Formats: sequence, structure tokens, C-alpha cells
Amino acid sequence: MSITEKPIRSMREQICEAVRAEVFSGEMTNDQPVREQPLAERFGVSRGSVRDALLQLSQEGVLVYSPNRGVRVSSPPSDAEFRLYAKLRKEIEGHCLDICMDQLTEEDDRNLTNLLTTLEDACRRADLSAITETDLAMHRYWVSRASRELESVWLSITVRMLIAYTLLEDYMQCYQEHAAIVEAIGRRDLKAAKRAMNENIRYK
Amino acid sequence: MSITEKPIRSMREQICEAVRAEVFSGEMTNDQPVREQPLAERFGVSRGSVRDALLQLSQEGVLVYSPNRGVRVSSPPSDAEFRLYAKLRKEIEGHCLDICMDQLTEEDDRNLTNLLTTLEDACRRADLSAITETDLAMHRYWVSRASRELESVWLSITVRMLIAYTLLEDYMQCYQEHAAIVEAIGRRDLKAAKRAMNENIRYK
DNA sequence: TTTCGTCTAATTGTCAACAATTCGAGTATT
DNA sequence: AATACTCGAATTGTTGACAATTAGACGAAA
Repeated sequence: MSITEKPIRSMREQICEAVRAEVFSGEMTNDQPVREQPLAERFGVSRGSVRDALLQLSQEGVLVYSPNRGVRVSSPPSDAEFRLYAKLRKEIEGHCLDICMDQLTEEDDRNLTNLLTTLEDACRRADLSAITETDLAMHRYWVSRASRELESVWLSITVRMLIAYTLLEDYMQCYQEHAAIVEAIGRRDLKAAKRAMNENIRYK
Repeated sequence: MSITEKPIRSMREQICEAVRAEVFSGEMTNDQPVREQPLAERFGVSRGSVRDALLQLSQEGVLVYSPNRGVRVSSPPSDAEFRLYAKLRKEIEGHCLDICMDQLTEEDDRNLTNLLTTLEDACRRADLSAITETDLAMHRYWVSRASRELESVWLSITVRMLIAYTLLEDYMQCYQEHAAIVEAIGRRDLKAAKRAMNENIRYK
């Protein structure tokens, strides 16, 4: 089965992921309006499904919605807000590691290692879109393992940080930081895992 | 005009607020499914608008969505998650007080005092629905003053805490705590305001 | 020139009908 | 009696058409 145990994705989820990826990879620039009709034609669906997806992305913070004026790509947060988001993410992911560390299985270790390999490959290729997607998937792994409720809160905070990540200074450092987290989780070393995670979620 | 400078509300927002209020007041019990058609008839609109509202409430955490199975009222968080949410809220609202304290006007003071009066009245009547709504509106006031971006993150955390508030032990204490916050804000005393706010956002 | 209103094209908001899916009652089979 | 199957009602998912709103171009009046 798939890594994320979600073999089927709804139309809305597919559109969300596609638009999210384009925003993170910089294909859609900040403040640019996102129109419903072109997206509907691109995905071969009606505007209604696109509307659902755009509304969800607005709630997540990827897009900003104005009544009767549609949605546009969010602007990056200010430095102060970025720092606040980082602090909140550390609180949440730390809590999630607390909760799920004891109940992780060898299969979880394999899944995380696979994600790490994907991340390494993306970093070597300097594929920003793939890096962001895999980075997100890895952190999401332990969050969703701990609590499905927390996942959407965590996501809405994290995407706001990622909007600021259009340029990344050192790709391989990103890989190494995640390798350290996975290694610590593999040893079931809670303190080390938290330390590595806090190191990765850092200020600008 | 209205206190919250939003004279017109979209249909979706109206439905959201109505359903939110019913969930908080306990009229909709946990795990109870929320059907689209009855709501559409009640508000005299089509299912499409109701769908939009239910999707938004799912993202907020008030409702839980299952594909092809609709939405149901969320269950209260565990004690551990409740404590985490409280901590996150304190971080966010503290940040917002930092940001907005200096730029508050006398009109803001009047608006907050008005909200406080509304809260006092609701507490005297022991009207849980009105108490929750006004409580939410007050905290939302300084959050939205500081950052529109943060508002949706804050809301999704706060509604999850409020789901657990079906019973409130001491109504007048709730009023007095908010009175202390407003009083400190009126004096532009940042430290006192934060202290009062932290006192109000407390564990179970 | 500036300002105000009017018109038009583009876009979002709403609706009702239809398609697809889920769930449970009833029935047949072992 | 227990299990598996079928079918139909209830519900959600999707669509295309139409209404309402917005934004910009154009022109008239001060």
C-alpha cells in the first residue's frame, strides 16, 4: 500500500495538492490571483470542485480569499510572525513525538527511511518542489501518527512558513537535518529526536 | 455600524456562525451527523452554499469530514491536547497583544467595553451560547487587530478548546477574568494584560 | 485636467438537476 | 442461527446554467 495509507484521494484533495505544490515551488507568485475557470479546465472538472479546493486552501493559509473577488496567493509572513509560527510548530511536533514515539513500528521506520531517500534524491537534483513536498510529508508523518485532529492545525501553520521558503540556501543541509531526526527516531531516543527537530525548524 | 467592522456577511459566514453557535451551546451533540439538505431548507438556500460552510467548519475543526459520508460534530480533545491548545493560544494571543497594544485607539476601548457589557449580561442570564460567542469575539478582537493572517490559525485552535466547554462551572468568574483583561488593556499595561489573559486561558 | 457616472467584460455566487456512493433492511443460502 | 447477497432509500459529489458582483474602459460635465 502507499506510504500515507490513503490509496484514493478525492478530487478536491488532488487539486489542493497540485496548487499547493505550485505555490511552494514559486510557479505562482505572491499576490497573483488564482482563477477558477482555468483550473477547472486544466483538471477537466467543473468549477464547483475547484471552488471547494480553493476554499480549503484559503482556510489553510496558502491562499487568501476576498468575497466576490476570488483568491490570490498568500504573501509571506513577517519576520515576527515567522518566528511565532516556528515556535508553535516546535510545540506541536514536540507533543506529537511525545505521543507517538512509543507506538512506532518497524514499518514506520521503513516508511520514514523511504521518505528520507526521496528527500536526498530531491536535494541532489535541487528540485525545490519535490524537496518541499517531501519535507512536508516527513513532518506530517509523526504529526498524523499522533493525532488526526492536530494535523490540520499543524498544516495551516506549516504552510505559512513554507511560503517564505522560495529560496533555500543549502539543500544538502536540509537532507542532513532530516537524516538526524529519522536516525534518532529509529533509536527511539525522544530527547535526541526533539533536539534534531528543533534544529530543523529554525528561524530565517 | 457593527462592532467588528463587517457590516455585510456572506451567506457562508452566516451559516458557519449559526452552526458554530449550535455546536458550542450543545444543541448539536458530539458525533452527531450534520446533514446538508435540512440546513439548506432552514436557511432558505441551496445545498451548495451549505456545503461551502460545512467544508469551512471542517477545516476549522468544529466538524469532522469523511468522504462520501458527510460531516459530524467533532469530539472534545483529550486532556493532553487541550493543554497543548491552551499553550498555543497563550503564545498567539500574547504575540497579538505585543503587536497591537500600542496602536489601539479609544474606539477600540469602547468596543471592548461594549463586548464586556454583553458578556456580563450573558453571564447573568447563564446563556452559554451567548457567553461562548462573546468570549470568542473578545479574544478575536485583539487577534484580528494584530494580524488577519493569524486569525484563522487562532480560530482553529480556539474552537477545539471550546468544544470541551459544554459545561462551565462559574459564569461570573468568566466575566471577571475578561473584565481584568479589558481593564489592563485600557491602561495599556502590556504585562498586566498578558497576565490576565494567561489566567483566563487555563487548563481544565 | 479632473471627477463622476455608465456601460461592458470578466469573474464569482447560487441554484436545481443528475450521477455516484453509502448504509441498512430484507432475503436467500449454508 | 449465522453469513453473504441484493436492492432501494438516503446522502453526498458533480455539473452546467444563470444571477450578482466587481473592475476597468470610455465618455460627459464641471
